[in-house]
Amino acid sequence: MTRSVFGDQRRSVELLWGATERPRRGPKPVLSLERIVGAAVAIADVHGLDAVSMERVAKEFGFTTMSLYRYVPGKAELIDLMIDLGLGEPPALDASRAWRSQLEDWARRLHSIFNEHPWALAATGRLRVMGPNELKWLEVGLHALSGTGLTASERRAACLAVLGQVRSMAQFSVNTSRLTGEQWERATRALMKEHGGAYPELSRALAAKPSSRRDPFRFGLRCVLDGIGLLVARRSGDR
Amino acid sequence: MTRSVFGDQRRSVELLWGATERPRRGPKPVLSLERIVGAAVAIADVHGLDAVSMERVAKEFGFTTMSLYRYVPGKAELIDLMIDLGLGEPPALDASRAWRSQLEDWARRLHSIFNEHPWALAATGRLRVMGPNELKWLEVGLHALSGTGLTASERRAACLAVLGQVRSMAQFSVNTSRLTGEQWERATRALMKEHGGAYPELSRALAAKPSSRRDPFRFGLRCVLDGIGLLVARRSGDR
DNA sequence: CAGAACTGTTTATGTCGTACACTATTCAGC
DNA sequence: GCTGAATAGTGTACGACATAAACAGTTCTG
Repeated sequence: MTRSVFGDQRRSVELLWGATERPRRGPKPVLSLERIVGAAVAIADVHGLDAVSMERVAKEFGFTTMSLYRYVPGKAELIDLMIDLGLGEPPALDASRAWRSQLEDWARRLHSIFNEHPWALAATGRLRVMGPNELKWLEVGLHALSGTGLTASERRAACLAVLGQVRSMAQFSVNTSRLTGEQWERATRALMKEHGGAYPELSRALAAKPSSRRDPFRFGLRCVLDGIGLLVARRSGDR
Repeated sequence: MTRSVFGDQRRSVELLWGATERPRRGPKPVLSLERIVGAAVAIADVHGLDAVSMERVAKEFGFTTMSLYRYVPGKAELIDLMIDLGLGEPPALDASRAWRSQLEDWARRLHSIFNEHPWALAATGRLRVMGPNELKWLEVGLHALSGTGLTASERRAACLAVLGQVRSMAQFSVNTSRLTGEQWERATRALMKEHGGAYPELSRALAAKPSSRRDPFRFGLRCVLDGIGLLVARRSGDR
């Protein structure tokens, strides 16, 4: 029976957060959790998340499929670990700068991580146990807002809003940058040519090329930051 | 061999956009594309996208798995159709109101659709052929911005920014509202209790309950709209 | 040194998507 | 009406995949 996509929460917590003490008896393990997760990430980076099968990862080491189950309880947990490894340790933001440039920096870096690991977007779309790196990213983002007069609840919402924008724009950028993006664009253009009459606004919007591919990202991010800025300004005016 | 997750683009286009002329010979089909897609949507709504297997959908009608392949070329195309059916026809926005309340309305309705069909978030995360309804949603959203002085390119970026925020907040709201959300919260709280010291900002943010579950949505949306508002104001000042 | 604990392998099971061949049905054209 | 082509639904088969269970070889503890 295939286990739930959510995996076993406890196992994930143990693997992500627990101290994995080495057993004393038995043969020394040849593989390691780190190597396995690393190989899985490498496969996903190049061939997509669907290409990550237990068999494929195991073969990367010349091992059998089942050998992986000595290190990982199941595939769901492997993916949880991939996410945390893929995110990596967040950078320390320059605390001397204003909250806005800090958050901009944070967003930009996160955006490029989602571009390096396109599978991470889909993988993080589930409810799951978050790992140390993932939480550290949130911590750093929240910290950038600590100087503002926003309440803790507002800071959280603001951080989530920025994160959402980053995710959404990364999705867009991943889709359009992939090889398949060309075919897609061709198909969409053909569609517009045939049915464009019913979608006048959309036709105009698609016809207008953005000045650069990064434009939608900058635009969306700027909107969110502007919006947060308004609230910050109001809060400091309140005093 | 399993076909690519992207499916056959041409077939999707045909099914979503083409005129499906009835063949003249052969037995009359008992099922129909609409009934099949409808059943698939119903299953996904209740049991999630993973529960939608060809077998399960077919059994809904007491038919065999393979019978579906007389109507749909494959599962990927079925999901493309599910998306367009799930989205449904977009509402006409009240053109007498300002762009902002129109977009707010648009976002709210889209948000509730993603809540009714939680699977749609994951399903729309791929590059795919968009259907008539999906394009109509974009058309309506863009139309709300047509009165502003924004360029076509800006309107597109603005619409995408709002859409991104809606998707992101829907993801959040779907995750926290599901039954599993409780377990998750418990696990996260336990995690914070143990490792919270390393995440001071995060601890504060999680401790602060938002006044309502809808708050993060309203907040993020307001930020984006405020940001767009600034640009709109600047554009009208330019004249 | 005996056996407990552990690693990696072998084998097997169930689910899933879908290719292919077969049967039964319906209509177009003679 | 009769015949054959086009079509709907079925039965069977295959390969990919996750994973359970039993097994064999290895290493350390008592």
